[in-house]
Amino acid sequence: MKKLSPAEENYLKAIYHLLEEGLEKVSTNEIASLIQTSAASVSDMLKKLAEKELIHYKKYQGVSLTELGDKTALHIIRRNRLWEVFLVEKLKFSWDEIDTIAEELEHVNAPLLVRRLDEYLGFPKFDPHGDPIPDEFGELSSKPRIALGDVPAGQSGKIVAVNNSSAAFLKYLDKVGVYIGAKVAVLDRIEFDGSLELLIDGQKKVFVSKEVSANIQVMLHPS
Amino acid sequence: MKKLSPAEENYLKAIYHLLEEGLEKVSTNEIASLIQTSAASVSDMLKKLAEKELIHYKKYQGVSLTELGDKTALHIIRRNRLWEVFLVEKLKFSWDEIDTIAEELEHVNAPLLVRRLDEYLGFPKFDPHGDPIPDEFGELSSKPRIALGDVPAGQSGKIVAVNNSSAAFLKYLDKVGVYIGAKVAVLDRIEFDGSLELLIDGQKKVFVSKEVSANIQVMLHPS
DNA sequence: ATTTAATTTTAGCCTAATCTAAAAAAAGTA
DNA sequence: TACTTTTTTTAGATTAGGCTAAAATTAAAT
Repeated sequence: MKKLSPAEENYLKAIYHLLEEGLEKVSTNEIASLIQTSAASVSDMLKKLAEKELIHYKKYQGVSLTELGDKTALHIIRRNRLWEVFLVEKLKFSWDEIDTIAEELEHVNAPLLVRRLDEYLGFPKFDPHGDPIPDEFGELSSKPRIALGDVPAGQSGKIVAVNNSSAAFLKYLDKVGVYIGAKVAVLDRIEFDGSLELLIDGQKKVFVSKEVSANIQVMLHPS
Repeated sequence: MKKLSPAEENYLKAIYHLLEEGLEKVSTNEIASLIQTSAASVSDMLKKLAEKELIHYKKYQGVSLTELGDKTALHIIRRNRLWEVFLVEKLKFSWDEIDTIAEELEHVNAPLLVRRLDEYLGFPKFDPHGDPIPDEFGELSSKPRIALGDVPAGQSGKIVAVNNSSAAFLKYLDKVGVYIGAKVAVLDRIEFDGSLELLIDGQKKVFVSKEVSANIQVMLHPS
């Protein structure tokens, strides 16, 4: 398999992330809006990716990843997340500064580099956002998770990931004291607007909107 | 100043390295042969670099770097050499494996990343080949050096750099026991072919050809 | 000083990745 | 069902970087 261009890698990654949302197929427009480009450009690229057998593609019918495409996307994501760990653990970046840098580093495709980096970081299983890091073979160590918005009042858990990693969202979380690894208890659910009253680390009480709570992933504590 | 493409950065770096050899101006063909491309491509690119005021260029007259071009080249070289230090010091690569990887990493242009990396590595002044690392402002801490081939018999010094970093050359040096930092004494110069008899670290005697000795830089010990 | 050789530039073409505008297909609606 | 709207694809350009072949310029050598 010939080495992919950064552009091709970005498309694959985008398709992978959209498929993660649960759907069977991804549309041209969804991809275009995720990577901020025109639908025409996406159409062109889909033809090339299909040519290389990275995606299943029939005109007008949306796309999904082939085995090869899936494996390839996971390798790209692996590189991205390992660099994110490096940036936070070693270079002391905060988790709202790393995304754009990691997006550049992820395209440096040198298998030995990735293996050595993984080893140097102590084979981390999750990145600073709490997302799992695929191993060399593209395997994810998945643990049961639930959106904070779906946690019943009275339950508590640990924050393990955020779905939305826009700088604005991450800054907001930082402000209200929510971070990966924090213990969180759902004190109350406000029926009126679906917002939640939370207790962070057993100390700080905050309110978060329904929208925010839907974008935070937790592992429930055995209750 | 708009961000440069990897291709533009490679041209600048090539021009910088060729100018290092002492000449006033660099020719199109020299650049073409260094970066393994056609003279026509070089001509095209020179026009673009001149447009951006990175080089002084008059048709058929060769090129040199402007102030801006020089500063820019030094930033690229800084990134390259910092990553080389990272690869050797932290990821335990050997110095004959790092060139191609560092050439990819050097194009990731994020000023904060470079500063943090520099700090993390302890503000190294030389890379694993012994070449100096420019600081944030493009300043080189230069020390007096001399080619091993120009060291008189009887003198000794420390190996601080190699000019030629082809894998073959580096492998050869490894084999004969020559490495950056090694103490080297010139025992004898063979008039017949200009080869040298060396004593490495006061223990190992080896012969090296004139060609090899011309490509090894040493700092003389005060004699 | 001319002619020959080497170097450098231009001209014209190619591929990758993007765009806008227009055409084609699918989906939604009266 | 037929019409309208949305989505997707195609057509035709553009830009960056590269190529080969031919023309222009400089350098070398009778």
